[in-house]
Amino acid sequence: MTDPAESAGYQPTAIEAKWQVRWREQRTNEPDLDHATAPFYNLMMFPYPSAEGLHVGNLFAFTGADVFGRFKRMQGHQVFEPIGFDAFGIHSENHAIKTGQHPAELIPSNIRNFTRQLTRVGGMFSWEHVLSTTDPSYYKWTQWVFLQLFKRGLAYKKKGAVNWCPADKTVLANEQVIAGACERCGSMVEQRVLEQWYFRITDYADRLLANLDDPGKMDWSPSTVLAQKNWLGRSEGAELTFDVPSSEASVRVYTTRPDTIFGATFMVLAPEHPMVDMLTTPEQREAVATYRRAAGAKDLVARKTGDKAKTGIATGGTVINPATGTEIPVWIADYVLMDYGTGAIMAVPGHDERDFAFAKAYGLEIVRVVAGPDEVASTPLSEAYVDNASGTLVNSGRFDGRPTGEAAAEITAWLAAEGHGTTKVQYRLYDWCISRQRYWGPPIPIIYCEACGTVPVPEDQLPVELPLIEDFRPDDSGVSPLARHADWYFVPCPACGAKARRETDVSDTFLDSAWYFLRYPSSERADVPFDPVRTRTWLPVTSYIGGNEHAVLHLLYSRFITMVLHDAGMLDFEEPFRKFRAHGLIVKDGAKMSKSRGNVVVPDEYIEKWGADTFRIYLMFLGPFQEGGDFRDAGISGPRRFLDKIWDLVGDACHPDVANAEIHHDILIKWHQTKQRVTEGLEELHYNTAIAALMELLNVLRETNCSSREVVTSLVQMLAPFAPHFAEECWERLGHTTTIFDSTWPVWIPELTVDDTVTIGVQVGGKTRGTVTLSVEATAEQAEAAARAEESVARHLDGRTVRKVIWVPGRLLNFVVES
RNA sequence: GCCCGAGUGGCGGAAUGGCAGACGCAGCGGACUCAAAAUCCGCAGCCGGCAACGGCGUGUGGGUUCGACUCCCACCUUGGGCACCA
Repeated sequence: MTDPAESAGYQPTAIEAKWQVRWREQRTNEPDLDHATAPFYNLMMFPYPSAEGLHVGNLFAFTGADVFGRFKRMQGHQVFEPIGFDAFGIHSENHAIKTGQHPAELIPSNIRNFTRQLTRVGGMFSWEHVLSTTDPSYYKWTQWVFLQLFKRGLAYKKKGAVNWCPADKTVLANEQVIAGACERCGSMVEQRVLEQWYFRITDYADRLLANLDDPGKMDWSPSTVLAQKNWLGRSEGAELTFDVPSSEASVRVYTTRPDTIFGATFMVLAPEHPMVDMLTTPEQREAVATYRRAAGAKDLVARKTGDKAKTGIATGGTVINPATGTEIPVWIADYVLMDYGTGAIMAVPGHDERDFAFAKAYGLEIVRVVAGPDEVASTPLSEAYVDNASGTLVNSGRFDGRPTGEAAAEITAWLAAEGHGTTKVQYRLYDWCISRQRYWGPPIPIIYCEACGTVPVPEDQLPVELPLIEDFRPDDSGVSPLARHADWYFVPCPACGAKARRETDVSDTFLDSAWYFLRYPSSERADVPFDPVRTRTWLPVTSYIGGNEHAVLHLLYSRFITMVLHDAGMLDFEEPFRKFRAHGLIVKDGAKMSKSRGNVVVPDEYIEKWGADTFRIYLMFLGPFQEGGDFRDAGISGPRRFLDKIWDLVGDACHPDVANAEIHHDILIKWHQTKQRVTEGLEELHYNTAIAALMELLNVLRETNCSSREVVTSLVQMLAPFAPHFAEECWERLGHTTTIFDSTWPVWIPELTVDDTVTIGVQVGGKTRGTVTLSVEATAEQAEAAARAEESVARHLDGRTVRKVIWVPGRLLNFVVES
């Protein structure tokens, strides 16, 4: 160490600042989007720019994705790694209301802070393509997306019961209601009836489901696939028809258990069901009306929460069970939901828990039609027998004795032949309500005209700009604050020119984020939402890494919007994300970080103290990336010591006399093993073990006083994805003048990953009693001889009969002895 | 209630049928130092033993296997998701 600058040791602050400037000046992170031969679109979920700044959880996610992008670049891809800000929505608006600031002022200042932080951690971001969803040049195209759906009949307005948050004073999607409370503020949600815009995502349910199992289109984390499948909620059953006596009318029900129809002893309709009036007898009219009013007042969530006492009332009417031909009473009850199936059920109290509870409460007939393994037709039912896999039918006419599974198909076929039913596939998925009666979002581009009706804003008049108003607070009216601004609200009808009014709802934030990945590569273009050529080059997204909290919202909506644009002929793919990997969650003291818990860790001070590179390694070394971990700052000195030691080693490698010494055979083997382990670990996002492998190599080099320039150079390269500034500096010290990220990823020679001798364990009766070192080519006989010669082994074999010898080459030798 | 995931030293974790505890943190002993920090060398699962060595050991109980952290069954704990979906 003769250079005084080197003897000062590793100085992260200066080095990181130096490289951040150089990357920007030399446009190191800006791939040529028009001339890519091996494009790699490395996407991560863009953040919502909160006032608090990025927390450790964000940084964990971004660093993990960035490591992958840098790795892929060194493997020879042109990597496009864009970043942006998901800045519309209730979150920002509520914060603005609370602090008395206008979101239009708050958001730019938050974005500046986020930009500073994201730069500081050394993300390989293409800042020339940064976007914010609140920018009119972006939401112009969000509105355009709405119009594409509108044109195709996939956007419609419907009056209906919706989730209303009394604190946020807005409608929430079902997905935003968690256990009856508002996802944002925790207030209990109420039911309100409003006109809302919906997207027909249910039309796409079968495709959204089918593609999940198509490996040609999607390679996703299994947990995310499963979450989407559960959310789509496909079930197969039958739609059966029950005639109304002395009438042409009939009621349709959906059931997954047509095999139990002989036990359908009554029917239940949702209180809102359109046939309730027709089936209600005069004597019951008043009681039914009272019940319906009460159900209407109840909030949606209370109605949809299980384990509540069942309430209901008889309509006085009857329908005919098509299997038994008998008249059964019709009830209404709020445990039956209008928006699933047909809004009516055949109640089989013997074999459905809810129907059983209802029948017990109101004294209705319970009939057993399925007998379990040790049961007969007359075995009393103390609770519903719901198992549909191991019973046979009883009290079911000519189907008696049939197993339930087969009977379901047989009965459906029989009823179908009689004109009383069909098989039916049903989804749990709802249409997507995109209306928000709020201010901070893109106005829905629709105009209402007395003469022309609902008129879409012509595309050449987009964007419908969100006016800068001061009184953006929502009120109780259920109408957006925008309606209070006459000069914005009233416009000439685009079709006839008459005085018309604007739609005042803004769209859901999830619409902003459902297409942003299409915008990035063409974000500088004002004339198109996405350039067709660049889209063909860069999309679908090569790798998407993000949190599983978006498994069913953002990721499903993005897939839906992409499919719609594909069907419109604008995209040649229907799945936007070829590969998706869910990362884990960073928790603090065993709990998710949140402001209310007061356990949010702000990364800035750690980066200040230890440097961004040390912090990145620390986060990636914490545990498996896809599982997350508990944030404890106790261990952060380890990664820093690791870098300090490599810094010194690079110094040694710069001296020609030691650097070019021959590489000892053991080190050669370790080196190639490390290259393999690190490469394969990075590919699978096993960052913690990849770092451990680098540490092992470092330890070996230090123990053997080896500072081979070749080995040290590759060590620095393999470290580069984790510690980009540090690696650049070392790369420069090693005499290179271009960025390390344009260097070629080290390769290993498979033959050199195996040593010619190997140490194997020797067991006697399954217990390890010693080890022997052998040639890799040693035969079982040679191994056995060597093992028997080992004193510690011989001692345990003494006086015992060896029944068998298990030989696992390269691993172990086991003497099986008489017990 | 249903569906996923996870339980391994003082701590984070490694090993997915073959020498359990790699790597790191914290700890202990030593060197350097007036001293401390930093750094370097060494020790380190638990129990017994001066030691050689022996026994035990991956949430609990069973099972499969020559061999189980790993596979199977049951249970416990815990994290997450979905929940009157017919």
